[in-house]
Amino acid sequence: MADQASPQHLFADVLARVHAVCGALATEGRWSAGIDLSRVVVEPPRDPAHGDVATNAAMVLTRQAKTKPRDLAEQIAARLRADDLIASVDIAGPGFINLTLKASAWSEALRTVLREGSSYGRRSAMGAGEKVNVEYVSANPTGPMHVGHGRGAVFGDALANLLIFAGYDVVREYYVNDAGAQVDVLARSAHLRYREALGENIGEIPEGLYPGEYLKPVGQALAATYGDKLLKMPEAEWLPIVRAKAIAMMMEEIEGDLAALNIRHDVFFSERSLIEGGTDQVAATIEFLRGKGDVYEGRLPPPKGAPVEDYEDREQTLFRATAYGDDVDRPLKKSDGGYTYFASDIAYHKNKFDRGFHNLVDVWGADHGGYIKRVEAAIKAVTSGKATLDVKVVQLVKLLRSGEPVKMSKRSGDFVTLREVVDEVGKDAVRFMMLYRKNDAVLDFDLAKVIEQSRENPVFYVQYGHARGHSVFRNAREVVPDLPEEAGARAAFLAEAAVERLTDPAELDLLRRLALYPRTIEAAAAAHEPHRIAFYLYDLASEFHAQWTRGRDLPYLRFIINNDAGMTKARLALVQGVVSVLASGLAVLGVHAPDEMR
RNA sequence: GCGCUCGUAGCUCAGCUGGAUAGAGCAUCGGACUUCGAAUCCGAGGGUCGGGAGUUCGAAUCUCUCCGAGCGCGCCA
Repeated sequence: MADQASPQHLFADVLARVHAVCGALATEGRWSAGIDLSRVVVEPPRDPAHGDVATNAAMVLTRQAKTKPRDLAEQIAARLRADDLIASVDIAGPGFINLTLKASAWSEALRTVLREGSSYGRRSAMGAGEKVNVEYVSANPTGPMHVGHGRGAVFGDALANLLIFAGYDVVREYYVNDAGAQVDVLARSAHLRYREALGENIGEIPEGLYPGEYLKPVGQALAATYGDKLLKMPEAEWLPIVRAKAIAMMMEEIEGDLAALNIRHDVFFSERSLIEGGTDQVAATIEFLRGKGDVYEGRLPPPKGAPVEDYEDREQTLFRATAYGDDVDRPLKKSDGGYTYFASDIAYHKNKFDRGFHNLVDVWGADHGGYIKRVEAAIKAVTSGKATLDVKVVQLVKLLRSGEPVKMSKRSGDFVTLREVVDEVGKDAVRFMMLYRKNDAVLDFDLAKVIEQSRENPVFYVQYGHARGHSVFRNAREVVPDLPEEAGARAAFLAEAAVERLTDPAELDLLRRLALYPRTIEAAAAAHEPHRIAFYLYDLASEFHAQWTRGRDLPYLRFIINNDAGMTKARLALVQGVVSVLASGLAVLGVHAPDEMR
């Protein structure tokens, strides 16, 4: 246990020590057999007066120990007092055990930050190399991406980064919906643009086809490749050709939009590939489920709520979703004999499982929320409960400009695209803002505010913190001339500083905040919530800015002390810790950490 | 009608999977620039955590029930 309690994670270290004490108490025979420590946690108390670390051990173990919380706390405290990391222990309230750590613990924590650099906070043991499939974006290849897609894209990408940092083996995946009726509509729309490119006057785009101008290049490309050959073919012949070309060009555009946000997927999985190329995986999956008794022919009651126009009561092929927690059984085949989207989706998720992924994360738009239960049901059925699926629903984005809604008319096909927004405000602003909100909360995205350089704009505020740290380094060379330029060398140099001299309460707060980073990574990764990193970085930057300004009124608190190179180096070590963690967290979010803001 | 998500300061939102006196920004009011970057900081006021009940040492957090908002509800994806 003591070996695993590496100092790279101070809170994990303390927790291990608390666990050890509780375990020892238990095995000394006073408790009934078996001890469950899973609910014992350590955390920083809200009120600093309560010490550095608090644990609820006595309270959550009171039943197992058959001892009153305060009495149990006394027993645990007595042993913790002997710990060489702990300066003092006291018991408060209903049985909290408050620990004050020795000052050396914080000095050591800072040295750890400096020593590990960009690896600090990495939680390799958490994921332990386990495979995770994160599927995100998966926008239909029928047009350019809008801002809502962008949010899912950024969220999925940051989550993938986060899980990698937490030690998982992550594959970033995009499900290309290239098989349904929508891509046929796309093909017909593109065919129209093709005729237009050949000089025909096509007039108004008919109802039901995609009117957007973005299909014009597809028409031109087809004209350039095929001349008028496609005109002479019947639709059944030209449609697959036009469809393939249109999808390819749309995907190229989408990948370009994603690249502008530094998003790159490892796998683009084609829905069509499930049914083409030899084996029909959808049919195979349906038969697999039929063999388990989870597929049958039957009738469904008519849908409630909004009446369905052309409702027709008929027998159909159904998946027994109700056996796995869904509300109704779900159809797998359409009346025209084709598979439903759901049927393909089951096969797709089974395919992921068969590729060795037992941890699945899907990132969906809010309008797909009603779809979650049936997919969860399907995954249970198809993997016999051996896979976990976490569906992250990303809420919609309200685009504003200085508080006023930006008009979007979808009907004309003329809407604000993701690319336009990225071009206007930059990828860093888009990425950070989309992560500076919980995924299931509606996001107001104000185009004017995100390029503002003020505290109101968290992107700027955090980046400025990083730049400001570098500004200190630049100025510090007058006192510490041999301060290295390169980050790794600088960190190594500063790790030798007398960091014990950092004793100001606000400095210790900063050290505590830095020590919290690995814990924040772990919690955010476990919850699949990258926004926690964004908020952590904001808090860290805030404390750093505050300490900077404090030096204005109280010169002895400045980072650079002209006649004391030793103290300056200690303070620079603190600044380096802050800069390093800001850079690390920003990297997880995929946001650039600039050395200066000018 | 059913399901999912949400409801926290005037506004926009956090709240570390059940912890101690519920936090931040904006807005309001009052302060700090012969400066390591004032692009920043400090302080003040502001709350029945939508209402009610339950679970337990302890609830904004878990359960139930109302109220309100958004999304969805065979053969679209």
